[in-house]
Amino acid sequence: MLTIGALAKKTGTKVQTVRYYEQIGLMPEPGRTEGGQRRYHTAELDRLSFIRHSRQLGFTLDAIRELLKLSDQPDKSCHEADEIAQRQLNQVEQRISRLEALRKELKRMVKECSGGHTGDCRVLEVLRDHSECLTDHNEIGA
Amino acid sequence: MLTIGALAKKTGTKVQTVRYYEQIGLMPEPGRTEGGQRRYHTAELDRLSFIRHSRQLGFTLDAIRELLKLSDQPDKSCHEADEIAQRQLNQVEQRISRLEALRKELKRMVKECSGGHTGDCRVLEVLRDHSECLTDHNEIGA
DNA sequence: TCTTGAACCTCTAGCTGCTAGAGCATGTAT
DNA sequence: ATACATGCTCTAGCAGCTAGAGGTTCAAGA
Repeated sequence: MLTIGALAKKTGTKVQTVRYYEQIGLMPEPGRTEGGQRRYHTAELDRLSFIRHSRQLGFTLDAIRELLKLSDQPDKSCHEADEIAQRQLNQVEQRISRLEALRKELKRMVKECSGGHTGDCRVLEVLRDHSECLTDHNEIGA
Repeated sequence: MLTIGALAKKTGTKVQTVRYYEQIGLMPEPGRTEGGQRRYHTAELDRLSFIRHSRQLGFTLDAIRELLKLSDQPDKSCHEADEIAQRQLNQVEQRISRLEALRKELKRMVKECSGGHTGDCRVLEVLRDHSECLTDHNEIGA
């Protein structure tokens, strides 16, 4: 029987976050003591570990909800889980290439800066005029 | 004299976003018609372009605030602007390496999945047990 | 058994950076 | 004069938490 604090600690989660997961239905409502405090079993620890690990891998809470559901039906085809992971992989790859374009642009900006006055700072100049950019970077909406 | 709609269009911004920037003090309060509609000059167009371009490069609104301030003082040393850009570059690089660790892990997960039932799906298995991971990925807080 | 104090409880509000919608006013073209 | 696209303000919502106020419970030590 774990308190919420112990559960949080074991999974590297904040106590508030655990309650938040319960609130949005990602974690089940646990049993309570007579005084009204939450007490957790190992099953809930496993579930939270799953959630946290999935978050670390960048899955959204909605995706995690799906994955948890699938995980509870061991006889179902693995196809859906696979697809969710594949989708996540694609997104990660997209974000990487966007960030790489950014990196390139930022590197160039910083490198070209002469270290003089802001009046002729390359950094500010580039920001002022997109046409000076080489790549089609776009982090907004990434 | 541009309407807010024209300004938004020219900079690839949504009208609401322009008003939002004004609200948080990133854009100045523009002149108004007798009826109370905003009208913009070229200076404001330039400023919004600067903001948008900086956003595309991933700068936070706070960083942009700084950059704009510096940009208004052409005699000041370029050092600070440089530093902000360098910081942004570092962040981008950190994010890239985190995402690359993720990609690796996700790729492995997807590849190892046999396509059978969820009961022995590698994807779900890996999510259940972090110790199966090779890398120290962590997207949370990235 | 009593007392302390850390950990728990609920509830509300805030973070970033927008975005959407309701309900109404303005501006411009015909 | 009229239509209607665009403008206005205000409020609320998105993800995924996080922090704080103000109060209660639990477990360990005296």
